[in-house]
Amino acid sequence: MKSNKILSVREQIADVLRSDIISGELEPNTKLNEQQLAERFGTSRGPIRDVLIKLTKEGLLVSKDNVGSSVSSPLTPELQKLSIDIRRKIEEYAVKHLENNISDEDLAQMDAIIDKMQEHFDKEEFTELTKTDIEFHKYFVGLAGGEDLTNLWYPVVLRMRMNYQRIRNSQTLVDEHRHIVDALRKNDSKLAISGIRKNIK
Amino acid sequence: MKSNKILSVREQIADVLRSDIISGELEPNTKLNEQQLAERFGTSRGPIRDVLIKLTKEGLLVSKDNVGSSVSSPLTPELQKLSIDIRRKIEEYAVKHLENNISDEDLAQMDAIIDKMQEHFDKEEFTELTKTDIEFHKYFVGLAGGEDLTNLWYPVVLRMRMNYQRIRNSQTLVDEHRHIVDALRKNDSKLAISGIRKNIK
DNA sequence: TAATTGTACATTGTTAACAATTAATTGCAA
DNA sequence: TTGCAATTAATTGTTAACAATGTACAATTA
Repeated sequence: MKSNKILSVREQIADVLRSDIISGELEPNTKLNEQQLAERFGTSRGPIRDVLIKLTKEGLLVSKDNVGSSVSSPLTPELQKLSIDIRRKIEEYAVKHLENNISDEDLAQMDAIIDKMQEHFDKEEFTELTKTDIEFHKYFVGLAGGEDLTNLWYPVVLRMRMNYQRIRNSQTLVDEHRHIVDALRKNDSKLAISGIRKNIK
Repeated sequence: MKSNKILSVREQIADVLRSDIISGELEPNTKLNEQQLAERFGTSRGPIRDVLIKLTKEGLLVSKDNVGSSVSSPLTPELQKLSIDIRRKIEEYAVKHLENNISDEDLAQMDAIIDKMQEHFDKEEFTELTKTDIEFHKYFVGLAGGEDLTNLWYPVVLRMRMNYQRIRNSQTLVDEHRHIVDALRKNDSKLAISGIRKNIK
């Protein structure tokens, strides 16, 4: 059963802005004007401010008191490397945790997400592909560790993703995800971990 | 020179609430009422909402749309363990990064922070001790990796700290920090890392 | 009685006006 | 022209009223 989750106005606005930033449409250091955003989304400044605070805490924006928010710069290569390590640690934890502890329904969900990835890849919708990629990982991270683990994980991956303006333009990306789900399906966490390692870089 | 940084109203409110949560004064699942908080801090609900969003992103609160925010529950032992790993990874990165790259002034700052810890310990002000402990680590993490690294690190340590209602009631805690600074002063990052490992658990 | 609907209340979400702060511009003097 | 000060404009911060939503409890029905 497809769960069409209802999203609050604020979460929808956040999604759009995250998308704009990760896709590179909003370049680093771009200043975000609250009034303009309010007009763009047809709300007042209140909800916009809420979203800006959220995205700042997620690392996508930098805020200065009485000055405003602007798009973060890419991480230094060193911090990027550290982020990859942390992300791997979290996702390897998740995969281990799911061994012998995952339902057919969840596996089907993940298959569906990968199908969506394939579709975006075929249509060369690379921003959507990136978002669906994140959606996939978010799914099994949440499955393994709930909201707590997701909260640890999310800022790390979002910030990393800013450095991938150019998505790896390859069918391999989709296939890697199939391998991970296959490993989970076989309850082979070692294989799944090796899949995660290959995928996260 | 002691830098008495000016804090915005919102950041001061956030500090107080973080303190209340980490000290256990606000117990897990306690519901926070925006109106009541506004009256307590003598502001309107606007700035309060900003703070609640921040603390939610830091993992100290859980928020539900149209319902409100409440204090998070402690991490499961498994997630606590993972958090310790991540925190160590980050701080070890920081210490390595500071080798041969730290000023006398910074070392003096850290000495001063540890003196403050000692003072709080002597006076049995354990909540303040915890905060100063965090301040110490935040200082050299920020030194090594700036705002970006601090943003990665902060939610991890805050969430961990919720599990330490009872602070380790020992002079050892203070001494461990002296050892870390000594190692940094000697530019011996291996020794510093071993100090970090001992201290973070 | 148990479940369900309806109503009143409390709380969060949103808005628009106003205050405070920062950034930009202008005018003046050297 | 350049440097600086004062003024103006633009932007963020705060507030209080109002709207929308969720919660608790009473009334109703099976």
